[in-house]
Amino acid sequence: MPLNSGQIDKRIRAFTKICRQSGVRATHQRREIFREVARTDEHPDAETIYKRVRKRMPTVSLDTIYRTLSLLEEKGLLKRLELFSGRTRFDANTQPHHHFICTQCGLVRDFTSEQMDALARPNEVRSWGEVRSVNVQLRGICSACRAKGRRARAK
Amino acid sequence: MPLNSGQIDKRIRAFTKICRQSGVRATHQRREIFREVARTDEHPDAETIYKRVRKRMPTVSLDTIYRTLSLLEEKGLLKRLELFSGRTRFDANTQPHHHFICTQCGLVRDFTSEQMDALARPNEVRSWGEVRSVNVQLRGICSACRAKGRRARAK
DNA sequence: CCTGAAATAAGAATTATTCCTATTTAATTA
DNA sequence: TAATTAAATAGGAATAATTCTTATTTCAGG
Ligand SMILES: [Mn+2]
Ligand SMILES: [Mn+2]
Ligand SMILES: [Zn+2]
Ligand SMILES: [Zn+2]
Repeated sequence: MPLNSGQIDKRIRAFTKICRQSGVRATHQRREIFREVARTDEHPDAETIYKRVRKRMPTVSLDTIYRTLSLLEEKGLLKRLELFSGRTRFDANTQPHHHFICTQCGLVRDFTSEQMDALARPNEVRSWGEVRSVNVQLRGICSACRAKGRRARAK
Repeated sequence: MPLNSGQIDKRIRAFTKICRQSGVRATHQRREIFREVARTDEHPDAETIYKRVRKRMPTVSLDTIYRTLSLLEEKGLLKRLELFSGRTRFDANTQPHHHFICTQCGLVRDFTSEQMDALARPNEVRSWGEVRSVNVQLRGICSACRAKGRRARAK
């Protein structure tokens, strides 16, 4: 499910614009880190981004990865997902959307649903506070993992 | 929103039964740790449970807390929630339900919704794998935090 | 080309969680 | 009840993800 390059370009332009507007420097490191998240829909974690960016910038530090990801989140250019214990994952899709999550291999896929976006929130919820976002997580087992499981059992 | 003691008792009975059935020892530690999660709906983290259990069992170790929580999860007596980075939280409500989450203070509240449980999953999702659970997260700001924010701004 | 503020690299520190192992405990049996 | 023994625990060490500290580098403006 590769992103089309139009979408990637759009994200990169948003990055450039936001940097200029908010007066933060669009450094080489920041550009490469953002590009690496923006070019994929696989919701990578910090370590994965680090490894990929290092291919083209061998001296980049892991700390810069984390600092930059936090900055980008703060500027609204990406979202942080806490789906599993241990590793935070990052999402350059800032449109409201939902996730299918494979609990076996960690696959995360985006989908949208008007029905889910339009969910009526129960009255009790209204009394607890103000809802800012609705996120639906469908957890299960992806096709690849299911096939792998079948093969293992067949032995 | 305190739990009624009937519900707590029901959970404790489930614990006792599961331990006997699956041949794990119902130790003093396990009973106290489970009771501490079962008696509240605030979705505590391991550290919080540790502090509370220690009041009555001062020698309990943090490792036992973690080991026991994992065991209880494995036996289906509680669920693990990864809502924020850093700390895992635990939920003795094993019925399907959804959550309102305050992103400021970490408040988590349960609610149920037939509409949400009945959500149709898009076709594309069906092709990705098999969905085992549906979880809706409503993120926002709770009333207490909003009031606190207003007071701070008023100064 | 300077200058100063912002950003980075590298490694230390912190935090949550898991691992190791000597000791204790609970269930079973005599 | 006492002895047996596998399971469980306590306490401290280890690990993994993330954040902090600080000396050095970079970049924008003058
Ligand atoms: Mn996404
Ligand atoms: Mn819950
Ligand atoms: Zn999978
Ligand atoms: Zn709050």
